[in-house]
Amino acid sequence: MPELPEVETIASTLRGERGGPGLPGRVIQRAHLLWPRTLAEPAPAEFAARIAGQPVRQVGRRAKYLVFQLEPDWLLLHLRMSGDLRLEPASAPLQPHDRLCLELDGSLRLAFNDARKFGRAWLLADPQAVLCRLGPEPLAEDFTPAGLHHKLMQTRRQLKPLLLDQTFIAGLGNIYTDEALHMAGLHPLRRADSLSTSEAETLWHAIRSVLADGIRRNGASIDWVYRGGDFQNHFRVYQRTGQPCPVCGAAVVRTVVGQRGTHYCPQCQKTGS
DNA sequence: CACGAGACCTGTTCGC
DNA sequence: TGCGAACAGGTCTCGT
Repeated sequence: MPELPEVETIASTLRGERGGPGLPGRVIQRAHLLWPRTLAEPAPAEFAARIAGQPVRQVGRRAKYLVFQLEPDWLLLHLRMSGDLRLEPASAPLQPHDRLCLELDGSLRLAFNDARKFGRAWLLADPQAVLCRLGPEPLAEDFTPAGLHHKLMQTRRQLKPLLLDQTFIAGLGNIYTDEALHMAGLHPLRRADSLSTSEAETLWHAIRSVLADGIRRNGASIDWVYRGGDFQNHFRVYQRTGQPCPVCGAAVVRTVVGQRGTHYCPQCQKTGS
């Protein structure tokens, strides 16, 4: 579910920057693993023994991963399609799809809820063991128009699947990819190596703009998954099949590209050239 | 290398 | 009303 802006929103909430209590400085007392497969690494017994007593030093984000710097280990969480986190009083009732709970001092609980069970947790001495495969962070300074253009020139792949590939660029998901391509006026099936320098720069700008907008609106809330965001009310094309394109008024089209629903404006996003 | 299909999962919505 | 199909924010693996 969450893409970069939703994960960023959750990370800042857990840092205590949005009103509630924060995690940094608290000590993990105990772990409850309710669905074993949620834990990618290490084995459940070692996880429980190792994480108990470790303090949370900082909460960050890399692409769609939540990164918890403990002492001495690191905890990584990936929410995948339906994951969500709650920081709540330890006395609050557990919810139907809670998969992993961490009890913290101050009578708090961090609950990892995940209806579809795709989410994963890792406890690692070195987070790079998992994060090292990720491509550039799109909002970081080292992600540049020239760098993007250079990478685009090295592949003949279609833009939509390419932007979803986390080794090419890390953090975009189905929503923000469709939104960025629409803002850039690029067709989802355009070949990467066919973009001009200025088209690559336009795409670079669209990616950053759409992600920054998502963060500014606290992410997107759709259906029963994830709450609190407002960005779903500002979609240009995503889940707006048949509705007018905000730029030209043509009806938004939905197709399937790489087995993912794909929304675009047939007028603003032409295949050719 | 690039692509498609299938797997992993449950819940909601849509069409008949 | 009921029931099956389609669909959902992600990623991995396998076969071609």
